[in-house]
Amino acid sequence: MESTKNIVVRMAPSPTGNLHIGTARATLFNYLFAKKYGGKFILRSEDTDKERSKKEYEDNILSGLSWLGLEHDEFFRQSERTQIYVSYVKQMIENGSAYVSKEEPKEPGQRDEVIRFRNPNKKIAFDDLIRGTVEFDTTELGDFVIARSLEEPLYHLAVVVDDHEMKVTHILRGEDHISNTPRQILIQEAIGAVRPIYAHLPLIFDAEHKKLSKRKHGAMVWIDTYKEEEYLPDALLNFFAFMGWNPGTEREIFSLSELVEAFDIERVQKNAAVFNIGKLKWFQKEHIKLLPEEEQTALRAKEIKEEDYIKTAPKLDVEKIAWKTSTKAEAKANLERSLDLVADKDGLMKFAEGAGKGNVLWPIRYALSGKDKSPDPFTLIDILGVEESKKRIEKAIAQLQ
RNA sequence: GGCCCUAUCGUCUAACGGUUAGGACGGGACCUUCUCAAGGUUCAAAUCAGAGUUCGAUUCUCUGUAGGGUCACCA
Repeated sequence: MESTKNIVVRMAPSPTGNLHIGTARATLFNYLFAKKYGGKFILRSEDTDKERSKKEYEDNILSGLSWLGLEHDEFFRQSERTQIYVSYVKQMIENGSAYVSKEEPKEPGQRDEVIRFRNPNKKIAFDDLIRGTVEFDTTELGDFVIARSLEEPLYHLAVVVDDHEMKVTHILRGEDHISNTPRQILIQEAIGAVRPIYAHLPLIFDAEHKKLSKRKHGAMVWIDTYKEEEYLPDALLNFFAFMGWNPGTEREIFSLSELVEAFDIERVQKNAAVFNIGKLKWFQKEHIKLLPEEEQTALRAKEIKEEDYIKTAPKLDVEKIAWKTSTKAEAKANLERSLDLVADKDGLMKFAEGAGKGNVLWPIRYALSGKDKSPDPFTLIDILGVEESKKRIEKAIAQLQ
């Protein structure tokens, strides 16, 4: 990066839904960019749509971002800035770059008078940090509406005014905004704003290569889902970063601060990335390994506790109690011998090593879980407790009579 | 459909004119192991197509093709 001073970026979510993974990822890139180059990261709630914006959504977005560790330096709410937009619109009408237009309402709620931008119908070219030069002919945009009334600014106007007022230097946003850029540049020129530097981030696709949407994908698009499933914020962030960016080395596991250190906007990808839950799970696994051992086992235990066979004693199939190389009688004898060793892991292990691990461990494990596949008996005893474990083993012994 | 963006293994990606096209996830095999998982070793797997430019193209140019985004008094 050429200049590393006075960088200001912003993330501008609209509180019309809970925190979406696309929003979270775009926020991450803004955060990384700001922190990497010593800039400022602004969060701005774009709640000009009074019908659809809700406080609960704004709260959800704020708390989700905070949970992820993506703290902002400043916060603004567009609904509290109406007078600023009014003054700009007035000025635009006065200097002729906008005008009040009589309309034929086509839908209920539409105004019969709106404020339109007077399109100079010119060609616009801008340099995108990720995509290079992008050119548009704005003629096809027509005289688009910038406000429903003086006090009801619309998206394009509000964004441009705010970015200008807040001295935003770089706009990193989703590629789906690329077609909004020419309109916004037109407005910038009309109000005499400095053009920020754009960087349009690649989108996240689903397995069918379509943009992730709330409608189609349900729970998987909400950050809350991952929070509830106990994903680590750093795992999620690491995963998001690697959809569209890489450090250029073969290292893949990064904490947020390490990401900041390694980040380079020039290494951001042009093409969209497919959301791959398997890869997320791997990042999660790797980030868990970074945790202290107690936390790891606690996490593992919590997961195992969710299993049905932990909650209620399982029904056992007598035929499955004995290990394949031993008889029922041997299994019974080994279980009886193990009963006293439940509280003594080392002793139990020693006994198992002597009598044949499979012959001892399998019956215990099966008695405890009732499953062909489960965590090892020692872990199970830890979770179940000595009392419950003994009960289950006794039950298995009884069945072997 | 108009406009715009994109194009390396199934997926995430490395390569910034010269490599046996590398890594990771996932998959296969094997080892380890009381089962599962984990771990270890290992195998398969890609430059969209066609023209140029060049001694040499994954890389640069053009065309085609494919995919995607966007076309509100939403953001």
